[in-house]
Amino acid sequence: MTECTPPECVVLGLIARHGAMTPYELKARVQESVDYFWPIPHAQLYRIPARLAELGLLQEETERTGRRRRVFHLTAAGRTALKQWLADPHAPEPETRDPAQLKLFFADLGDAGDVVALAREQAAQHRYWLELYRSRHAELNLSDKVGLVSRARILKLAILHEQAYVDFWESLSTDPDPDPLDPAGTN
Amino acid sequence: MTECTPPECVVLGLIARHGAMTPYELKARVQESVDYFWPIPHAQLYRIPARLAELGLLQEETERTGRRRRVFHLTAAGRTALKQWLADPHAPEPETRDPAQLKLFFADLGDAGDVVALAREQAAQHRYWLELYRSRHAELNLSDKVGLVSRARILKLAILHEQAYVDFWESLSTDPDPDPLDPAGTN
DNA sequence: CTCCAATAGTATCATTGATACGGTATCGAT
DNA sequence: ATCGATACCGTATCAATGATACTATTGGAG
Repeated sequence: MTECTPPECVVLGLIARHGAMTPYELKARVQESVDYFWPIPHAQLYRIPARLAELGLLQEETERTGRRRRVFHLTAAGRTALKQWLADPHAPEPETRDPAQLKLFFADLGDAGDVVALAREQAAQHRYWLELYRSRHAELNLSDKVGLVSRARILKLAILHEQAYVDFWESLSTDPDPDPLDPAGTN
Repeated sequence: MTECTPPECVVLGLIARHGAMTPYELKARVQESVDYFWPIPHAQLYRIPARLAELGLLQEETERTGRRRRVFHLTAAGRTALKQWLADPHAPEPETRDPAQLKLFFADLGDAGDVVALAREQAAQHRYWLELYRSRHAELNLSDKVGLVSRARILKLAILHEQAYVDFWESLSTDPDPDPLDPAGTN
């Protein structure tokens, strides 16, 4: 039995945490939780549960009332698959894809002012996200018992990351040409 | 004329920087440069230049000697497309996909020791990458004139990021249960 | 001259991402 | 009661992608 892919685990995990759900509800749960560090397009949230049901990790049941939506339950096999995934401390490396970094990397092929404009824009963007994550963190409170600790931890990392971005782009926008070999700020 | 996608721009950019290339050479260039912040599977490096040639941004020429490989040249249109991309300070937001963060997020559904094991493993991994990027930065020297500054800048950001990861996972592995609402380290 | 490793490229196929489209419930206003 | 607006809910489609397996060429080493 081959391991689940990350998005599959998201589905399993959310259903394990919040109980049986329709794909539509999944969509909402994803948006309010993992979306910003693991986006999943909504069409996938219909395909993935179907596949997991084939594998016996979820069980599909059709509502009898009104709209007859498809509700997916976690099975015993699903729970053990999830636990197994969680118990394995190994994880593939993170992949970051940042178009701005690409532009920076090729900046020498463009015009002189491009870097500063890019840096300013990026600094502003990342300041915005930094504030967003900070305020989300501040809004956490003990009443959302489910996943409070998880949320807090993940936000902390997001904040550290955004801080790094802000530092980087701000310093680039104020001083675009330091000695490239100077290791300042790299230790 | 619709804008190029990021991987297309990578191809344009590398050819602009290093001159005409075969897909195979592209593969090597990608590996030594953008690979760690914008991986491109090698099969793509055969498909993308072909598409760019259709669009008139590259021009294909077949070697006359030996293996008759397909060499791709930058056209004038290609250069302006590249410049145009670089001149636009706007860039889509970065996407980070980190399976370890996912495991952390769902950690409450697993066993108690899982988090620490995960954190230790991740801390080790990221310490490794941090050192890798630091040493690559240290190895930069003025003789590789092409793209020196770009390389240095990108490495600086990578180092900041890895530093953030290391801080995060190390603190989690030594103190897995701080007050989740305590904003320490988040300002 | 032949065999190996490195080089170079192609083929295949399920999975994605993006987006457009099609139905259904709900509720207030007429 | 019914009309229409608005949210709710799901499917369909299609090209692009990722992963991997496979084929072919070449240049030495022995």
